[in-house]
Amino acid sequence: MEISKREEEYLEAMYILHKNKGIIRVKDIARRLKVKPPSVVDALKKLSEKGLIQYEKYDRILLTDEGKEIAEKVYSKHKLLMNFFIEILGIPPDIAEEDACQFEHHIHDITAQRMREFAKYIQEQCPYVIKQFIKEHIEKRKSEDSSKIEEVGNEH
Amino acid sequence: MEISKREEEYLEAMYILHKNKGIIRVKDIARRLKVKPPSVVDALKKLSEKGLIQYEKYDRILLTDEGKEIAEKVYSKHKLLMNFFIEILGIPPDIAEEDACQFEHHIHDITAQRMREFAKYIQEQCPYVIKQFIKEHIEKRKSEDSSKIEEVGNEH
DNA sequence: TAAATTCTTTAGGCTAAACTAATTTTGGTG
DNA sequence: CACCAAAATTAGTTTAGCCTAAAGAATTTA
Repeated sequence: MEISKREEEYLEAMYILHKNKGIIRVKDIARRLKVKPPSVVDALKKLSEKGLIQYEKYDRILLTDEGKEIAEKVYSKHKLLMNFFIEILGIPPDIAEEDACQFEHHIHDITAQRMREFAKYIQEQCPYVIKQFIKEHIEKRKSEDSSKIEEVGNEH
Repeated sequence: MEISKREEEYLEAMYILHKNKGIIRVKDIARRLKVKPPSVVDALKKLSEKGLIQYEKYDRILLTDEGKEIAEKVYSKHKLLMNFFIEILGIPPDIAEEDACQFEHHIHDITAQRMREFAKYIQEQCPYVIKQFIKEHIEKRKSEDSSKIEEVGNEH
Protein backbone atom coordinates (compact mmCIF):
# COMPACT_ATOMS: atom_id res chain seq x y z
CA MET A 1 0.00 0.00 0.00
CA GLU A 2 1.25 3.42 -1.00
CA ILE A 3 1.45 6.13 1.60
CA SER A 4 2.21 9.67 0.49
CA LYS A 5 4.38 12.26 2.23
CA ARG A 6 1.29 14.27 2.93
CA GLU A 7 -0.46 11.32 4.54
CA GLU A 8 2.59 10.85 6.74
CA GLU A 9 2.22 14.44 7.83
CA TYR A 10 -1.40 13.88 8.77
CA LEU A 11 -0.48 10.80 10.76
CA GLU A 12 2.33 12.60 12.54
CA ALA A 13 0.10 15.53 13.41
CA MET A 14 -2.50 13.19 14.87
CA TYR A 15 0.14 11.30 16.79
CA ILE A 16 1.44 14.48 18.37
CA LEU A 17 -2.04 15.73 19.20
CA HIS A 18 -2.87 12.44 20.84
CA LYS A 19 0.35 12.53 22.80
CA ASN A 20 -0.16 16.12 23.90
CA LYS A 21 -3.84 16.37 24.69
CA GLY A 22 -5.18 12.87 24.36
CA ILE A 23 -7.86 13.90 21.94
CA ILE A 24 -7.54 14.37 18.20
CA ARG A 25 -9.77 16.96 16.63
CA VAL A 26 -10.24 17.95 13.01
CA LYS A 27 -9.82 21.60 13.88
CA ASP A 28 -6.46 20.98 15.52
CA ILE A 29 -5.11 18.86 12.72
CA ALA A 30 -6.14 21.61 10.33
CA ARG A 31 -4.32 24.25 12.33
CA ARG A 32 -1.15 22.19 12.55
CA LEU A 33 -1.01 21.45 8.86
CA LYS A 34 -2.26 24.89 7.87
CA VAL A 35 -5.18 23.61 5.84
CA LYS A 36 -8.95 24.03 6.15
CA PRO A 37 -11.11 21.47 7.97
CA PRO A 38 -12.67 19.99 4.81
CA SER A 39 -9.22 19.02 3.61
CA VAL A 40 -8.66 17.19 6.87
CA VAL A 41 -11.89 15.28 6.50
CA ASP A 42 -10.85 14.17 3.02
CA ALA A 43 -7.56 12.93 4.41
CA LEU A 44 -9.22 11.15 7.31
CA LYS A 45 -11.40 9.17 4.95
CA LYS A 46 -8.45 8.01 2.92
CA LEU A 47 -6.35 7.13 5.93
CA SER A 48 -9.27 5.25 7.39
CA GLU A 49 -9.71 3.23 4.20
CA LYS A 50 -6.04 2.34 4.37
CA GLY A 51 -6.49 1.11 7.91
CA LEU A 52 -4.11 3.66 9.40
CA ILE A 53 -6.71 5.36 11.56
CA GLN A 54 -10.00 4.47 13.13
CA TYR A 55 -12.61 6.99 12.03
CA GLU A 56 -16.38 7.23 11.88
CA LYS A 57 -17.85 10.60 11.18
CA TYR A 58 -18.52 12.79 14.20
CA ASP A 59 -16.81 10.15 16.29
CA ARG A 60 -13.42 10.25 17.98
CA ILE A 61 -10.31 9.71 15.89
CA LEU A 62 -7.65 7.17 16.78
CA LEU A 63 -4.52 5.87 15.14
CA THR A 64 -4.45 2.14 14.53
CA ASP A 65 -1.33 0.21 15.47
CA GLU A 66 -0.14 0.41 11.91
CA GLY A 67 -0.80 4.13 11.69
CA LYS A 68 0.92 4.71 14.99
CA GLU A 69 3.95 2.80 13.84
CA ILE A 70 4.34 5.01 10.78
CA ALA A 71 3.79 8.16 12.81
CA GLU A 72 6.36 7.12 15.37
CA LYS A 73 8.91 6.42 12.69
CA VAL A 74 8.43 9.87 11.20
CA TYR A 75 8.37 11.55 14.55
CA SER A 76 11.58 9.92 15.71
CA LYS A 77 13.28 11.22 12.58
CA HIS A 78 11.89 14.62 13.37
CA LYS A 79 13.43 14.61 16.81
CA LEU A 80 16.75 13.33 15.63
CA LEU A 81 16.93 15.99 12.93
CA MET A 82 16.04 18.68 15.43
CA ASN A 83 18.81 17.47 17.69
CA PHE A 84 21.33 17.44 14.89
CA PHE A 85 20.42 20.86 13.56
CA ILE A 86 20.34 22.53 16.94
CA GLU A 87 23.04 20.78 18.94
CA ILE A 88 25.55 20.09 16.21
CA LEU A 89 24.97 22.82 13.66
CA GLY A 90 23.58 25.46 15.98
CA ILE A 91 20.62 26.31 13.75
CA PRO A 92 17.92 28.50 15.35
CA PRO A 93 15.06 26.30 16.59
CA ASP A 94 12.37 27.79 14.40
CA ILE A 95 14.43 27.23 11.26
CA ALA A 96 15.45 23.78 12.46
CA GLU A 97 11.80 22.95 12.98
CA GLU A 98 10.88 23.85 9.43
CA ASP A 99 13.74 21.92 7.89
CA ALA A 100 13.08 18.91 10.10
CA CYS A 101 9.42 18.91 9.06
CA GLN A 102 10.45 18.54 5.45
CA PHE A 103 13.39 16.19 5.77
CA GLU A 104 11.66 13.71 8.04
CA HIS A 105 9.53 12.51 5.14
CA HIS A 106 12.35 12.08 2.66
CA ILE A 107 15.46 11.01 4.51
CA HIS A 108 16.62 7.43 4.13
CA ASP A 109 16.83 5.33 7.26
CA ILE A 110 20.55 4.91 6.70
CA THR A 111 21.15 8.64 6.63
CA ALA A 112 19.01 9.25 9.68
CA GLN A 113 20.74 6.52 11.62
CA ARG A 114 24.15 7.82 10.59
CA MET A 115 23.30 11.34 11.71
CA ARG A 116 22.33 9.96 15.08
CA GLU A 117 25.59 8.06 15.37
CA PHE A 118 27.60 11.00 14.18
CA ALA A 119 26.10 13.33 16.77
CA LYS A 120 26.86 10.86 19.52
CA TYR A 121 30.36 10.15 18.29
CA ILE A 122 31.42 13.72 17.81
CA GLN A 123 30.01 14.84 21.14
CA GLU A 124 32.01 12.14 22.86
CA GLN A 125 35.20 12.50 20.88
CA CYS A 126 35.52 16.23 20.67
CA PRO A 127 32.82 18.02 22.61
CA TYR A 128 34.92 21.12 22.88
CA VAL A 129 35.23 21.55 19.14
CA ILE A 130 31.47 21.38 18.79
CA LYS A 131 30.97 23.79 21.61
CA GLN A 132 33.38 26.17 19.97
CA PHE A 133 31.70 25.85 16.59
CA ILE A 134 28.32 26.63 18.07
CA LYS A 135 29.71 29.53 20.02
CA GLU A 136 31.25 31.08 16.93
CA HIS A 137 28.00 30.88 15.02
CA ILE A 138 25.37 31.77 17.52
CA GLU A 139 24.82 35.43 18.08
CA LYS A 140 21.96 35.44 20.51
CA ARG A 141 20.45 32.27 21.86
CA LYS A 142 18.15 32.21 24.84
CA SER A 143 18.94 29.64 27.49
CA GLU A 144 15.66 27.75 27.08
CA ASP A 145 16.10 27.30 23.37
CA SER A 146 17.50 23.80 23.55
CA SER A 147 14.42 22.67 25.43
CA LYS A 148 12.64 23.07 22.10
CA ILE A 149 14.02 19.74 21.00
CA GLU A 150 11.67 17.75 23.16
CA GLU A 151 8.77 20.13 22.94
CA VAL A 152 6.35 19.62 20.13
CA GLY A 153 4.97 23.00 19.33
CA ASN A 154 1.88 23.23 21.45
CA GLU A 155 0.25 25.50 18.96
CA HIS A 156 0.19 29.17 19.82
CA MET B 1 5.97 34.70 -8.60
CA GLU B 2 5.59 31.27 -7.11
CA ILE B 3 7.98 28.56 -8.14
CA SER B 4 7.26 24.99 -7.06
CA LYS B 5 9.72 22.34 -5.92
CA ARG B 6 8.99 20.39 -9.05
CA GLU B 7 9.73 23.39 -11.24
CA GLU B 8 13.04 23.77 -9.46
CA GLU B 9 13.80 20.18 -10.34
CA TYR B 10 13.09 20.85 -14.00
CA LEU B 11 15.34 23.88 -13.97
CA GLU B 12 18.12 22.01 -12.26
CA ALA B 13 17.89 19.13 -14.74
CA MET B 14 18.12 21.53 -17.64
CA TYR B 15 21.01 23.35 -16.06
CA ILE B 16 22.96 20.13 -15.65
CA LEU B 17 22.17 18.96 -19.18
CA HIS B 18 23.35 22.26 -20.55
CA LYS B 19 26.50 22.08 -18.50
CA ASN B 20 27.22 18.49 -19.54
CA LYS B 21 26.32 18.34 -23.19
CA GLY B 22 25.51 21.87 -24.18
CA ILE B 23 22.13 20.94 -25.56
CA ILE B 24 18.90 20.48 -23.65
CA ARG B 25 16.49 17.96 -25.04
CA VAL B 26 13.00 16.98 -23.93
CA LYS B 27 13.91 13.33 -23.97
CA ASP B 28 16.87 13.85 -21.65
CA ILE B 29 14.96 15.96 -19.18
CA ALA B 30 12.31 13.24 -19.13
CA ARG B 31 14.86 10.54 -18.41
CA ARG B 32 16.47 12.53 -15.62
CA LEU B 33 13.21 13.27 -13.87
CA LYS B 34 11.72 9.87 -14.65
CA VAL B 35 8.64 11.25 -16.38
CA LYS B 36 7.30 10.91 -19.91
CA PRO B 37 8.04 13.52 -22.59
CA PRO B 38 4.54 15.07 -22.59
CA SER B 39 4.97 15.95 -18.94
CA VAL B 40 8.17 17.75 -19.82
CA VAL B 41 6.45 19.75 -22.51
CA ASP B 42 3.80 20.84 -20.01
CA ALA B 43 6.50 21.97 -17.64
CA LEU B 44 8.42 23.80 -20.35
CA LYS B 45 5.36 25.84 -21.24
CA LYS B 46 4.84 26.92 -17.67
CA LEU B 47 8.48 27.74 -17.08
CA SER B 48 8.54 29.68 -20.29
CA GLU B 49 5.52 31.73 -19.24
CA LYS B 50 7.27 32.51 -16.00
CA GLY B 51 10.29 33.73 -17.92
CA LEU B 52 12.62 31.12 -16.49
CA ILE B 53 13.42 29.48 -19.80
CA GLN B 54 13.42 30.43 -23.44
CA TYR B 55 11.26 28.01 -25.39
CA GLU B 56 9.52 27.85 -28.74
CA LYS B 57 8.23 24.54 -29.89
CA TYR B 58 10.64 22.37 -31.82
CA ASP B 59 13.29 24.95 -31.09
CA ARG B 60 16.26 24.74 -28.75
CA ILE B 61 15.70 25.20 -25.03
CA LEU B 62 17.68 27.67 -22.97
CA LEU B 63 17.58 28.90 -19.40
CA THR B 64 17.12 32.63 -18.98
CA ASP B 65 19.38 34.46 -16.54
CA GLU B 66 16.67 34.26 -13.93
CA GLY B 67 16.13 30.56 -14.52
CA LYS B 68 19.83 29.91 -14.42
CA GLU B 69 20.16 31.74 -11.14
CA ILE B 70 17.53 29.54 -9.52
CA ALA B 71 19.06 26.39 -10.98
CA GLU B 72 22.50 27.34 -9.75
CA LYS B 73 21.23 27.98 -6.28
CA VAL B 74 19.60 24.56 -6.14
CA TYR B 75 22.56 22.86 -7.70
CA SER B 76 25.04 24.37 -5.28
CA LYS B 77 22.93 23.06 -2.43
CA HIS B 78 22.93 19.68 -4.10
CA LYS B 79 26.71 19.61 -4.21
CA LEU B 80 27.12 20.80 -0.67
CA LEU B 81 24.69 18.19 0.60
CA MET B 82 26.49 15.46 -1.33
CA ASN B 83 29.75 16.55 0.19
CA PHE B 84 28.32 16.56 3.67
CA PHE B 85 26.63 13.20 3.38
CA ILE B 86 29.59 11.48 1.81
CA GLU B 87 32.61 13.11 3.40
CA ILE B 88 31.27 13.78 6.86
CA LEU B 89 28.65 11.12 7.41
CA GLY B 90 30.06 8.46 5.10
CA ILE B 91 26.73 7.75 3.38
CA PRO B 92 26.95 5.59 0.23
CA PRO B 93 26.88 7.86 -2.85
CA ASP B 94 23.70 6.48 -4.34
CA ILE B 95 21.79 7.04 -1.11
CA ALA B 96 23.41 10.43 -0.65
CA GLU B 97 22.32 11.36 -4.15
CA GLU B 98 18.69 10.54 -3.45
CA ASP B 99 18.62 12.41 -0.17
CA ALA B 100 20.40 15.41 -1.66
CA CYS B 101 17.86 15.53 -4.50
CA GLN B 102 15.09 15.94 -1.98
CA PHE B 103 16.72 18.20 0.56
CA GLU B 104 18.08 20.67 -1.95
CA HIS B 105 14.58 21.98 -2.57
CA HIS B 106 13.59 22.37 1.06
CA ILE B 107 16.62 23.32 3.06
CA HIS B 108 16.89 26.88 4.33
CA ASP B 109 19.84 28.91 3.20
CA ILE B 110 20.99 29.25 6.79
CA THR B 111 21.07 25.51 7.30
CA ALA B 112 22.87 24.90 4.03
CA GLN B 113 25.43 27.55 4.79
CA ARG B 114 25.96 26.17 8.27
CA MET B 115 26.49 22.66 6.96
CA ARG B 116 29.14 24.01 4.65
CA GLU B 117 30.87 25.82 7.48
CA PHE B 118 30.62 22.83 9.76
CA ALA B 119 32.22 20.51 7.23
CA LYS B 120 35.11 22.90 6.77
CA TYR B 121 35.54 23.54 10.47
CA ILE B 122 35.47 19.96 11.56
CA GLN B 123 37.80 18.82 8.82
CA GLU B 124 40.30 21.45 9.90
CA GLN B 125 39.90 21.04 13.65
CA CYS B 126 39.75 17.29 13.96
CA PRO B 127 40.26 15.55 10.65
CA TYR B 128 41.35 12.38 12.37
CA VAL B 129 38.10 12.00 14.27
CA ILE B 130 36.14 12.29 11.04
CA LYS B 131 38.40 9.85 9.32
CA GLN B 132 37.91 7.42 12.16
CA PHE B 133 34.13 7.83 12.13
CA ILE B 134 33.98 7.14 8.43
CA LYS B 135 36.26 4.16 8.78
CA GLU B 136 34.10 2.62 11.48
CA HIS B 137 30.97 2.96 9.40
CA ILE B 138 32.07 2.12 5.90
CA GLU B 139 32.25 -1.53 5.09
CA LYS B 140 33.11 -1.53 1.42
CA ARG B 141 33.72 1.66 -0.51
CA LYS B 142 35.31 1.74 -3.91
CA SER B 143 38.19 4.17 -4.29
CA GLU B 144 36.47 6.25 -6.98
CA ASP B 145 33.36 6.79 -4.94
CA SER B 146 34.26 10.22 -3.64
CA SER B 147 34.67 11.44 -7.22
CA LYS B 148 30.89 11.19 -7.40
CA ILE B 149 30.60 14.48 -5.57
CA GLU B 150 31.60 16.52 -8.58
CA GLU B 151 30.10 14.23 -11.16
CA VAL B 152 26.51 14.82 -12.08
CA GLY B 153 25.15 11.50 -13.08
CA ASN B 154 25.80 11.40 -16.78
CA GLU B 155 22.85 9.19 -17.27
CA HIS B 156 23.57 5.54 -17.91
C1' DT C 1 15.57 12.73 -52.05
C1' DA C 2 12.26 9.73 -50.36
C1' DA C 3 11.37 6.55 -46.70
C1' DA C 4 11.98 5.22 -42.10
C1' DT C 5 13.02 6.25 -37.55
C1' DT C 6 13.19 9.14 -33.72
C1' DC C 7 11.78 13.12 -31.25
C1' DT C 8 8.35 16.47 -29.92
C1' DT C 9 3.92 18.06 -29.45
C1' DT C 10 -1.24 17.98 -28.90
C1' DA C 11 -5.50 16.21 -27.12
C1' DG C 12 -7.89 14.33 -23.60
C1' DG C 13 -8.12 12.29 -19.10
C1' DC C 14 -6.82 10.96 -14.27
C1' DT C 15 -5.55 11.64 -9.26
C1' DA C 16 -4.11 13.95 -5.02
C1' DA C 17 -4.83 17.62 -2.37
C1' DA C 18 -6.52 21.79 -1.64
C1' DC C 19 -10.44 25.41 -1.46
C1' DT C 20 -15.40 27.86 -0.59
C1' DA C 21 -20.12 27.73 0.56
C1' DA C 22 -23.68 25.43 2.55
C1' DT C 23 -25.47 21.88 5.67
C1' DT C 24 -25.62 18.80 9.61
C1' DT C 25 -24.30 17.29 14.13
C1' DT C 26 -22.76 17.96 18.68
C1' DG C 27 -22.38 19.75 23.18
C1' DG C 28 -22.86 23.39 26.41
C1' DT C 29 -26.07 26.68 28.77
C1' DG C 30 -29.98 29.26 30.31
C1' DC D 1 -34.93 20.41 27.28
C1' DA D 2 -34.66 23.61 23.75
C1' DC D 3 -31.60 26.65 21.62
C1' DC D 4 -27.25 28.27 19.82
C1' DA D 5 -22.57 28.46 18.77
C1' DA D 6 -18.79 25.72 17.47
C1' DA D 7 -17.17 21.82 15.00
C1' DA D 8 -17.55 18.55 11.41
C1' DT D 9 -19.16 17.21 7.09
C1' DT D 10 -20.82 17.31 2.17
C1' DA D 11 -20.99 19.09 -2.43
C1' DG D 12 -18.90 21.08 -5.98
C1' DT D 13 -14.52 23.31 -7.98
C1' DT D 14 -9.69 24.14 -8.93
C1' DT D 15 -4.84 23.28 -9.83
C1' DA D 16 -0.45 20.83 -10.47
C1' DG D 17 1.53 17.13 -12.35
C1' DC D 18 1.32 13.07 -14.46
C1' DC D 19 -0.29 9.64 -18.11
C1' DT D 20 -1.57 7.28 -23.02
C1' DA D 21 -2.53 7.51 -27.77
C1' DA D 22 -2.04 9.76 -31.82
C1' DA D 23 -0.31 13.34 -34.86
C1' DG D 24 3.31 16.32 -36.58
C1' DA D 25 8.31 17.71 -37.28
C1' DA D 26 13.05 16.68 -37.80
C1' DT D 27 16.80 13.82 -38.71
C1' DT D 28 19.06 9.85 -40.46
C1' DT D 29 19.77 6.54 -43.97
C1' DA D 30 19.33 3.86 -48.05
